[in-house]
Amino acid sequence: MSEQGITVSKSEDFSEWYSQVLSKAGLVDLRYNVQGFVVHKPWLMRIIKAIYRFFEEELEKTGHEPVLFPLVIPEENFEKEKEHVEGFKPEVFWVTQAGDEKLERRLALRPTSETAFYYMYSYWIQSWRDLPLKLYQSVSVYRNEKNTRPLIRGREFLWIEAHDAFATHEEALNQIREDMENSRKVIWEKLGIPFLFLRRPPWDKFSGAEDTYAADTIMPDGRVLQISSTHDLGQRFAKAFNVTFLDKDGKRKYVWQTCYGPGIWRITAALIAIHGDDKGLVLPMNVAPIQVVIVPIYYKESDKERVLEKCRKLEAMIREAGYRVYLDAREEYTPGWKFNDWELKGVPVRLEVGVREVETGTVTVFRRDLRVKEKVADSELISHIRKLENDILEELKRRAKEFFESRIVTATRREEVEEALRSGKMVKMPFCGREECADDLKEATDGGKVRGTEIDFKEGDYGRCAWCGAPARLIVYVAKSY
RNA sequence: GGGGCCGUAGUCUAGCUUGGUAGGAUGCCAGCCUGGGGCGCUGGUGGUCCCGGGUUCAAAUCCCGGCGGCCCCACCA
Repeated sequence: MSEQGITVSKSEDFSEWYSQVLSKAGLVDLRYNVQGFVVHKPWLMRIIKAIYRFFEEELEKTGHEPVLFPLVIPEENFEKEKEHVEGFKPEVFWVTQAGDEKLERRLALRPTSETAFYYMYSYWIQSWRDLPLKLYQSVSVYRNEKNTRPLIRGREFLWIEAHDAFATHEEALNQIREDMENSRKVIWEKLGIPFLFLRRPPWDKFSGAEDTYAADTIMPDGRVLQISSTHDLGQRFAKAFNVTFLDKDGKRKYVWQTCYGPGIWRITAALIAIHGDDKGLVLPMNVAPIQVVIVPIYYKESDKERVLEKCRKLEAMIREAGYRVYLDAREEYTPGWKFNDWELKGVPVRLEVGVREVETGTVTVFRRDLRVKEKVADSELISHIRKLENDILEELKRRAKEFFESRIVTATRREEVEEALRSGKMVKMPFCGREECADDLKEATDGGKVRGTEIDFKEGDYGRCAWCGAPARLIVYVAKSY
């Protein structure tokens, strides 16, 4: 039998739970016949658009402007930065033919757009007066991934990429702080997704970057997910693309660049995974496509009109107050069916209105996050909803933070590291800093990866490496990842 | 790239071993009945059994090839 609801528990079988929520809550349709390419349904797109809007607002507040660059990048651009090509080449899709004609030079579908942006930056940047240049685009990118998972690893996925150019390295480094703050404001404050902002080890940098910083969150199965990244590109691309300016001192200089990429797909995946429960999605008000749903309940035809009349009044009042409200007056479904369905879809607030409510001048208000009902007087409904807007987000943040913190443990010995990784934890530990040690750890623990150090971390003497016992120079976080 | 599993109405699936009229549930449509936690009844609708070839009187079923999907390993800024 094809169940309409979620049939597994999130804590027991996260992978299956996640697949079921995506399909059953009407977020995606995975029947499209190309692996790794996902059909995004309206419920998902509305959530994604809300998340995009938050990031775009923050970016524009800090001086970024929107642009749209071409999807295709000629091979000659792509080849200019050696390390960049080597890193991305294995997963680039190429356009090689148009109609029956073979193209003289093949075109890459952007896997990321440095080589499109910076080609133009060499034209646009001439003077110190042109700096800083801060542009972003909200687009999909293309990578031929082998193991795909909807919203987590795709061959086509949605993100924002902000490409900034500065006169000095110092300004570029400040930009990385600003990017981190941007992530904090949106990912944590608005969406309630906790994360660590880490500086990646040298062997795990973006291809072509001097340094990579990234936000890692922890999924319910304990694996970490990189949800945004910021790269200090130094002057490497500036040199490859000849992006120079005449400074105040009359000297021609290369610009310093950064690139910030909040992974909208993955942030959405984290939102679904972290806040969801065994009944389905749980959405904060600020991204919910429908914030308040009204379900009318009547037994007799004679009660129908007075119940519906009250529902319509409430609907108008709530809409007037600025909320996205939907009166579910469909007659082909029972109230019980609707309760389950809207919970599956994660609508934060449900109002139940029947004869009882009509006669007492009240509304039964159901909170999706706590799954509790309470009676509220009609006259206090709007202020109650306003309060819930904040309360629900705070509750989601509280739970998410509690989970996140419970998943990070410290270790100083090899056995502790092994045990922690086995039980799905992220490990904070002293580390020697050697790539060979990280490789050995990864192999021995079936995938435990050194994710990096905290951004303000200073190297020093931290005793012995928890893995190999050599003198430790760093404190790092280690976890299995997606 | 290596290994494994699997393709039957929108969905989940029976049938395949042992070749012989494709069956059920759910969904969808119509009508009734209902409604405070996924109601019930009646009727109807919906199939290139992934594609191509082979064997056979006869193929969803057996054989070969292809395509597609899923899982594990490797890879993964």
